[in-house]
Amino acid sequence: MRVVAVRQANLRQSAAASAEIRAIWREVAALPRGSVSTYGGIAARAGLPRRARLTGHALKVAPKSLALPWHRVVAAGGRIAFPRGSAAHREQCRRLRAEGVEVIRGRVRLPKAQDLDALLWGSAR
DNA sequence: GTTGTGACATTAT
DNA sequence: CATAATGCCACAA
Repeated sequence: MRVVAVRQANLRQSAAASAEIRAIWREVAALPRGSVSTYGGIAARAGLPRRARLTGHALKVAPKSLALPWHRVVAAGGRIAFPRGSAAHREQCRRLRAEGVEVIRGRVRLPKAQDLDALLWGSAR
């Protein structure tokens, strides 16, 4: 029985896991230009509630060839997930601003209406 | 198989 | 604003 459990875990690691990862990639790729969403929000929309961390992981392992708009994904409250001053942090700010998103002290303005709307209903206005 | 870490979130101090 | 406690879970050591 332990053996079975372990085997299941191993299986999940290789094949199945990427299905969830792919679901997340899909959601991220669907983010409209100039909008932002959160890790938890993306996970939820991908059908993976409470798996914000997985979103982070998915982005980390995402192949560059996908050219995902990772910069449109921020932490809860609009915070940039990277430490202030880090290269990644600056890069994300830069990209966001280039899309017209206001970034203030490592925090993006999540227009309330748009915020909750986007999180609960997707960007579909 | 256990442990520590992490592009997280939420709630409570 | 900062910390801590929980929850969640993939991954590497």
